[in-house]
Amino acid sequence: MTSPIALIDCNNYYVSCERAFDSSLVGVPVIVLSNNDGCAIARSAEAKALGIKMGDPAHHLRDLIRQHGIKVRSSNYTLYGDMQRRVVAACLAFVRDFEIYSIDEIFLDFAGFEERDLVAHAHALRQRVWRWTTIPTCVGIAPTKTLAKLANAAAKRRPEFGGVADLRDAGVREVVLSTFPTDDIWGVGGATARKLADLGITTAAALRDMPLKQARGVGTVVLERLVAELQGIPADAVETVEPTRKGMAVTRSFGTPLHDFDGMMGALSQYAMRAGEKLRQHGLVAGRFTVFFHTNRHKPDRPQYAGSRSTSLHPMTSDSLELIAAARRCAERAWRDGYAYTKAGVLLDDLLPAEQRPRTLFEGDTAPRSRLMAAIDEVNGRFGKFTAVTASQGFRRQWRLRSDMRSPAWTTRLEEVPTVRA
DNA sequence: TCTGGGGTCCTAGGACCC
DNA sequence: TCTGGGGTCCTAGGACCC
Repeated sequence: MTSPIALIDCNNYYVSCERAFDSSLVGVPVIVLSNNDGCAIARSAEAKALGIKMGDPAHHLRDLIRQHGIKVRSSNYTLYGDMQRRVVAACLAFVRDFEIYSIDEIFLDFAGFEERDLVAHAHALRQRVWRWTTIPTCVGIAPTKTLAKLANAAAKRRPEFGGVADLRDAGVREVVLSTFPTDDIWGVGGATARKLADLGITTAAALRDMPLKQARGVGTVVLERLVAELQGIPADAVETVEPTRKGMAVTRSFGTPLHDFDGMMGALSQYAMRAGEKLRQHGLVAGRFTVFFHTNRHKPDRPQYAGSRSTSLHPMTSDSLELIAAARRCAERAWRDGYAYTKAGVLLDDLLPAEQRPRTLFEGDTAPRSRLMAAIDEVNGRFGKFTAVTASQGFRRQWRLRSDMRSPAWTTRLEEVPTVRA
């Protein structure tokens, strides 16, 4: 008998975070926009009821927003990250171990709690999270992660579950799986769903009953494991130690298109600066660095170009000035004049903990530069992102993001902590 | 007309996730 | 005019080796 796994998932997470500090958003349609205020990435129940879909471009929604008085917020990831810490803290007393799967989902290892009424246990957990954060959640319980995801989706969709669905019972499982569409299953995307549909497989129950060998033929080992998980055979454990990262990226769309190399270098320098900061935060160094930029792919009638170049970093480094130099080398080789660029980014690969990095013969004394980087991080952390900048980042920054409707840093900047008036 | 048989390592690209 | 950002995993195929 395998030990039960639960998935707790925050409902409409970004919207719920915004509502936690702004009661005017409660009970009305609310959407949160992606970076650059580009498209809707979170919707309240009321906004979903108005037909707003995940990823709908904001500029297509203008009429709807006006007509229904939909409240709009730019995304505020600092707030969402900080709220997640509070959700995790609320879970601790209820689990043996856990895995943070995404910004709004946590897998819970319920081993050792089997003797309890796990549904009641899950309700108590939801209650605790609600009291500590005012974030509403749903919980799915099952023998495998895939089934726990599915249970969670069922808990969200079917009011009769009251927020907690337990799929350990074969009867309940059959009812849920036989009506659950394949393309809503965790790990089945559009391409796989189409292949399965061609075989007449359109429900989770039918996919579960597919022979493992056939599943491998259709969708490699990934689909084979997924079918096993649907059968209740765990192929994916709750991972309680955070795996070391393999790569990192800093990419952005521009507020307005860029045409000149200096402007592009300004953006790329900023991204490289930020990439170095992320490496240093995680205590890592990178061995490979890539730059890319491209024109607007949503406008195929306009001249298109996508450029990308990589370079090795030796010695491996987290030094932002080294990364900026690498960005310039790559950008010069990839650059073409005469295009309207709308997005660019830098990618870091071959990451290694800084203490494990290979030493090179001619490395010299890196301590002064480390101190400089630490000082820059300190200044920017304390006084705001663009306090200490390199000259190449520029001062005009016409490429900067739009973020016109961002909520304050309620929980992470002292000046913006909300005040309560009696 | 015939044109080895394995290995390994790396990269690009597809598919998927939130 | 305006369409996000940041990840993971897997496979095929090329380069290279003996």
